[in-house]
Amino acid sequence: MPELPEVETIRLQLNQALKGLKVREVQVLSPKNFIGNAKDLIGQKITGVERRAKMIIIRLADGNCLAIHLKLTGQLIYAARLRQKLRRGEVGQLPNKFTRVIIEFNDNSRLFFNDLRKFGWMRMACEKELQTEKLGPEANNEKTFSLEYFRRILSRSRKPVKLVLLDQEKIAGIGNIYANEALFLAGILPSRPANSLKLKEIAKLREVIIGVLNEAIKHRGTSDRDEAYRQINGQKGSHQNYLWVYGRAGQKCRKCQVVIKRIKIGGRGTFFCPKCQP
DNA sequence: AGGGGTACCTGCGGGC
DNA sequence: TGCCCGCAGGTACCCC
Repeated sequence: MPELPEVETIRLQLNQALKGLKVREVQVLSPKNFIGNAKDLIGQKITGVERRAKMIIIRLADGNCLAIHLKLTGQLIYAARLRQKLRRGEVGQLPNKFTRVIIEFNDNSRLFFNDLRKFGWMRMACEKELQTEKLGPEANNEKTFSLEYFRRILSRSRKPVKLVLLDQEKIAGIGNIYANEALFLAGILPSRPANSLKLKEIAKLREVIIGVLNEAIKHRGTSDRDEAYRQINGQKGSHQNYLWVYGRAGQKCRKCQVVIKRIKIGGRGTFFCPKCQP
């Protein structure tokens, strides 16, 4: 699922839901998806929920944190009054066969970490460990993701521009959906060598990256496939209704009616309009 | 250093 | 129906 807009949506909602709660119990159903000692969570108070790149950071009162990466198919579903919700059909069955960790709070509410493919993880971490992550500026931050910075990193690479957008050490938060969408909105072919972009194209690309990420946050993320991203109440986001090219191979371009093509770049599905992205 | 390929997992849909 | 293949929103690791 989750790229910056999806993770940010989850962060906002978790921050609202969890702040001030105390952890009463933790059930680790799949040990490979929990790194560190889950018992260290018990009794801890949640002071806030932050995000760094595609990671969610749950801050704890003792100064440590629970870091979470959802990778491709991770979900965080939060439920208070679970029995009522199940009876009314407001949420799907919980826990389900993909539930890997359950965190119970002092008010009887629960956080379910579901992950079909088991790539995601929860990890006990301290501040020092978080700072060692090699991550570029946040892709939606107009100040730190500056035009000057963007121009510099693009000029230093001959790789396809799409691969630079996906490189978290250079820019943090963009994934396959929004890399494809931003390149369409900027009218740039994904395979263009990064250092071949003109200053005007670089400025446009930066603008549409920030724009599309903010739009997707407003739409509470993209929920294209069944087993992937959900908001913390289990509902889908709606940005899948606004996609221009991602997942639309063989369909007509919404701007010019030419058929959207799919190729592979860096082993990943890459979608573009041959006419709008010459 | 940089680029390509593979691995981690599970499920689904399409073609034969 | 069954089997095999390719595909999936991410990243780490290996090798040249």
